[in-house]
Amino acid sequence: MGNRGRTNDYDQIDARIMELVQENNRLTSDVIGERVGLSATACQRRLKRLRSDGIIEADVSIVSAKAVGRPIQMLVLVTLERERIDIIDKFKKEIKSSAEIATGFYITGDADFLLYITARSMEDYEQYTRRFFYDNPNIKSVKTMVVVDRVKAGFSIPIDLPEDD
Amino acid sequence: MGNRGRTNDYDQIDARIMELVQENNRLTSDVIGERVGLSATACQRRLKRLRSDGIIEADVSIVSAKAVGRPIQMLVLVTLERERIDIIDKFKKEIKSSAEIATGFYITGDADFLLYITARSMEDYEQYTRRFFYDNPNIKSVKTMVVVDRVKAGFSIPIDLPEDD
DNA sequence: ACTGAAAACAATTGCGA
DNA sequence: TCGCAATTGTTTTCAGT
Repeated sequence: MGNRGRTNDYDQIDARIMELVQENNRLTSDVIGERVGLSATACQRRLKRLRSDGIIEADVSIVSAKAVGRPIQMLVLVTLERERIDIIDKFKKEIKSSAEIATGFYITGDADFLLYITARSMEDYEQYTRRFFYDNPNIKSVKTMVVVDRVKAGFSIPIDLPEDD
Repeated sequence: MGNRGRTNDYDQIDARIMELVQENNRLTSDVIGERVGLSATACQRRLKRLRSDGIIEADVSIVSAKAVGRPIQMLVLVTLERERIDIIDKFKKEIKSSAEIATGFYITGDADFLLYITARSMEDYEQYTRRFFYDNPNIKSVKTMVVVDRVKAGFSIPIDLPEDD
């Protein structure tokens, strides 16, 4: 009763497991099981479910931008000329197909998009922005912030007790 | 000659492997080997080296913020009162120890830091900002941008031919 | 530095509770 | 949903090229 068709739910043990694999997803289920007080099998079943339910969205390796010759990292606030759905959607597609953009956010507030861009050098970056931003008539303004330092390693979010939401 | 003691280098096959595991690090070495034209064993040795050399920094699961009850995501530009090393370092530590902050960047430009914050609700977020920002005398200004949409899934960076850098 | 086979290890599946 | 045991699959090691 009261179930609204939602199957993707998780309990406190799942939460603990996610905290672990958010830091390191190469931990063996044995180790995970040890830490959460469950058998390896149970942990694996839980992980499998979390993945197929989309609670765990992806499993990825993080590559060091510096180590692969991209020491320049920029955060770029982009404002479009007009906030029209079709223009926004077009810009989203352009973001997706641009390798230089590691990630992008569609936002509300001072700007419309925030982009995280890596480049091999300042010249590269400038050349890229000319191509990508300047030649784009839908873009009103661009504000670049140079990343000096990434303060937190990963991208972990806190996972607290699930609620019936 | 000209070698400054750097051993961490990678070749084009490594680059191809990294492209793959940046998307999905649970691919078996067998599959990776197939795609790059190498035996599974060779791929695994390469991955091991890439990891121990720090070219691959980490291997993590990406958890859906929405699915774990944190539908509110914010990007926050923070400007400190004064750009003094000790104040900056102190703020970095505060970022590190705050679970709500998924990641943070120390930047130059319009602000000093950009933070990515998740929250269970708007009230939660407001309460958090009061505690974290308002009560902090070193903070001059805070500008919040609401994340409507994340445009790109992961955090992949392009990996092109390595150079002697 | 690669391949391929064997050994070691981890994940998955089936079953009884 | 769990744990255990058996199976399947993956990674690691080792010898050979």
